[in-house]
Amino acid sequence: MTLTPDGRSGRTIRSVQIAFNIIETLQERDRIGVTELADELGHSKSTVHSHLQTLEERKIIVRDGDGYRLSLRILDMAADVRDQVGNYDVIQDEVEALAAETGEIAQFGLEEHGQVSYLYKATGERAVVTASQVGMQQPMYSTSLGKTILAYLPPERTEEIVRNTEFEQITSQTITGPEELYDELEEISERGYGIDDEENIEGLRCVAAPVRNEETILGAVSITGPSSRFTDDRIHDELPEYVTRAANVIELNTKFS
Amino acid sequence: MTLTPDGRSGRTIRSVQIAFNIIETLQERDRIGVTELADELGHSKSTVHSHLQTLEERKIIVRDGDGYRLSLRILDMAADVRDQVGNYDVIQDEVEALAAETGEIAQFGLEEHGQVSYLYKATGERAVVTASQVGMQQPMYSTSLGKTILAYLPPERTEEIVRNTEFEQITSQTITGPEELYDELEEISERGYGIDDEENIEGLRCVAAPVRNEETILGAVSITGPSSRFTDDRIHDELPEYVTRAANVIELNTKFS
DNA sequence: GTCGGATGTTCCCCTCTCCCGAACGAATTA
DNA sequence: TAATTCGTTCGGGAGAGGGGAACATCCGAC
Repeated sequence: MTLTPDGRSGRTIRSVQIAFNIIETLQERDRIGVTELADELGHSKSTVHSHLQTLEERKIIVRDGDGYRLSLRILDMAADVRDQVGNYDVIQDEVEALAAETGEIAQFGLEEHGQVSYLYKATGERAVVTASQVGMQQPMYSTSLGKTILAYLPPERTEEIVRNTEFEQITSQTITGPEELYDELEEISERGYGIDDEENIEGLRCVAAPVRNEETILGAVSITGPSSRFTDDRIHDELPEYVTRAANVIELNTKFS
Repeated sequence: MTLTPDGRSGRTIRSVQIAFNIIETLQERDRIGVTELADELGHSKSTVHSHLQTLEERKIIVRDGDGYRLSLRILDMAADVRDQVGNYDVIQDEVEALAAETGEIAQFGLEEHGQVSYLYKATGERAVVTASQVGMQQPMYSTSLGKTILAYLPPERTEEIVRNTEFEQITSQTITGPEELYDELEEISERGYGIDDEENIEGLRCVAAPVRNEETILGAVSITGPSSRFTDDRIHDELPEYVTRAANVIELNTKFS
């Protein structure tokens, strides 16, 4: 199937798909054996077995007790991924500083596959607890990070993403259609920051500022907090200043290769 | 081929191998295109292309400018991996505490594929700089972590690992054969901690203590420092106490499922 | 001790995948 | 506008890989 929105061919390799089905299953539930995996995925034991052998040889998975789990090599890969995306150290420092300053949740995210992926998350003293975590993906249209990034991506890329977006009403405030979204993107690029007013999680508001370089946008920085603390005043005055400053510092300190 | 040391069949899946060759190449050098990858790996462009499409659909990789890189989903996977291995929070706390106390490098490692993999690393105030990093793999026989783990693994597992080990003389002090290694393992299990006396890196000594539960060994904790500070006295007196205490705390706080 | 059930492993065969080569499009440069 | 590059698509033929069944191994139960 390969939902190729533009009708591209999208030829995909079956055995690789199977391999990643196995990996994803192992990600969710550790220490599974051949039989259980075979049942779960609807393949024969022999098939799963040779896949597991391949993955073990590649040191992606490891036997642990009876069953397999993902190996620590994933951590090594993760470290490389972090290094490949902009200047991770600066992002880390600034997001931490932002969280410390405001006491709230501060995050850095960027666009991948038409969604926001979180690269770093810091929690301040008074921060609320949320499910979001590093590596996680969220919709563009319901988050301050996503909308802010959309507002600054090249127009054709923004259109591509919006065109392939299925809008879901997550809260009562969620943007539910392209027109409404484009209006808001307009607003964001005018004032320079984006806002999520309980559009993704009931009771939570966010403010985000873009991190750009000469030609493109790298991602965005945001802070998240309860609506009680993110009042109408603060959300259009004090808070945008915080995130914009953090974004600027990251911009300045990011060296491009 | 699949070097199966015991002569097991080891049937392995070609297309999955290709997929991981691509992933590993992307890990080392980001932002590569189809043609370059095809050349590098010795495959046709069309082959590489369909692999890239598969990996992109699975959100393992992502287009970035012209070329691909690994996606942030790897970070999400990494988070799950950390959670699957014992009690990560406790390990983190204790290793950090150990580094702070001693001012040196403190690490937690465990055995995977007959090697030591680092799960966590903390650097103290005076810590030397080393190349080791989270997720990285090192030989068992040349590290304090590895030897300590070997000393406490089930004998048959230890034998299996040693049997499949090719000893390389890394420094002048490196253990170069099974007999010598088994002698040292004996010593370690008698005194309760392991030592690396410049066997892996010239000028560096380490001390490690095992982290065990009722039936098996989870991994080991170590501290690393220059031989000038890790004197003969300290390395057999003060330093073992530090690591052993940290190991014990982890043992006590690790809940088993 | 022995049986039954569950597991992981191996083998062989047949089909369908997937790798290649070549042609095509698109984009950039001269 | 031609020429070179890149990514993409297509069809075919070889061989890979998925399935099934038999084997091996380990367990607990009786």
